[in-house]
Amino acid sequence: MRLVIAHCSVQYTGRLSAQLPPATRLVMVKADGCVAVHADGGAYKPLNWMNAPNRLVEADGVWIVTNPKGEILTITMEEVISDTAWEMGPDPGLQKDGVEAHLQALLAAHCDQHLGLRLVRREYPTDIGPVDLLCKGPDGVTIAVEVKRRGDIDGVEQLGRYLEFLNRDPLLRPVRGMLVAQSVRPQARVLATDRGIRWIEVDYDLLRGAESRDLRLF
Amino acid sequence: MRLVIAHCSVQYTGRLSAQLPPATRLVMVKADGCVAVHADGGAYKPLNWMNAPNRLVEADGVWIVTNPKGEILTITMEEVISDTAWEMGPDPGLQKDGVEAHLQALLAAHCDQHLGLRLVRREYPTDIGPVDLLCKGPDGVTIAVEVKRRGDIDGVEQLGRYLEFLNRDPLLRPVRGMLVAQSVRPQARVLATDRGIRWIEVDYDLLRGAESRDLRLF
DNA sequence: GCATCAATGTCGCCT
DNA sequence: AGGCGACGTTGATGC
Repeated sequence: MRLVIAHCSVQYTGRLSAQLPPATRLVMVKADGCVAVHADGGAYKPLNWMNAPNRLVEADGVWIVTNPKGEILTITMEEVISDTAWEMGPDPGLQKDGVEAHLQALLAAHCDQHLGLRLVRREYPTDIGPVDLLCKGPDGVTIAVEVKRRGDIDGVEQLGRYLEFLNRDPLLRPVRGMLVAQSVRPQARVLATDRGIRWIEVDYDLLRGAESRDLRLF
Repeated sequence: MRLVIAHCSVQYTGRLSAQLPPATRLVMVKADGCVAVHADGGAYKPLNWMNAPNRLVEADGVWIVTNPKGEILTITMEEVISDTAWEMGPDPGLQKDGVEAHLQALLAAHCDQHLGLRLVRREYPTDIGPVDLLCKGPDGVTIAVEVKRRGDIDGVEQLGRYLEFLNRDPLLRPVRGMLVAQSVRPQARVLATDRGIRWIEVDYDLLRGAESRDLRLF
């Protein structure tokens, strides 16, 4: 990884045009060739960047980075304050825990408890993709459950499409929908209600709590 | 801006849990206090981070970064290879040109010229969000225009939802749809046509050209 | 401060 | 390689 501290100006032309007036910044070049220009503030997003794969040409204090898509990043180095490079080797990578898949797993395991439903199948396949949970309600009616961390309009549409296909199956019909999320946005509530889809908010920590309590019983 | 090259391991607990095994990485601390841990590859996104506002406590080779939301980032420094700091001052910031807002503004200003429509209102509100442009066609029919940089299936769906709601208003009905974008993807074309939604591609440079020509007249 | 929406989104999975 | 969906999305804007 190469780190350059420099007074520089930057120009990007590609999917849009953007430019940076001269100022002191950090230019980071990673081993895969990607280039990022960071200011001394503003979260982790760089001001300008060019991802790999690309080609960096350096001449007369001007860096020109181009990629196969025809995007161009030009960095004009007015004064280089520091220029260092470090060998890091490959990174073992990030381990994550607590994403949507976990939410779905917890809900599947405690469907009756949290949703008042009986689980028929997880990832029930349809022609346009798998439904997160297929359940039966107390009245025996089939219910397709879509699990999201955040319930958004997209999720309602997605569930709507599943329902459309599921309801073509005479063995399942009628199928109703339920959107389950840690929070359901107001607009998604409106659309869901409009489409006859129920929505519920669940608390991930509560689910996890219930899970560990259950585990302790064994 | 402080740059630390170190062999370190990282743990994050907050909206999810994530951990990084020991390896050599860059730890970046910006003037606003935000912390980012970068590997030597993988675009511009850091492996782990903690945005401002936060509090960084450094003791015995362990950095503990906490924020008001209760998230915790722990960096265990096994070996510090380099630790430097640079004064950069404030950044003048990025100037962008060619984002959706510009496109919408240009189209709104020259609706008749580029779309053959008369503008009724920008950002016309519905229960599920605002329509970019509400216009009237030469025949007096109301037309909802959705503006995108790229016309994708999502945009067609979005416009479809607006139309569904707009067409419930007896004062507006019938409302037709038009998708305007710099480029409309093949799948979006098919879906739009299927839904009776017109689509048009516009050239941003041409729009801007027309704009500056108009300006020169005054 | 919350809700909403765009983004040079990025990233990972799957076909 | 392209489509699709999640993301600790981030960032900006309007209310």
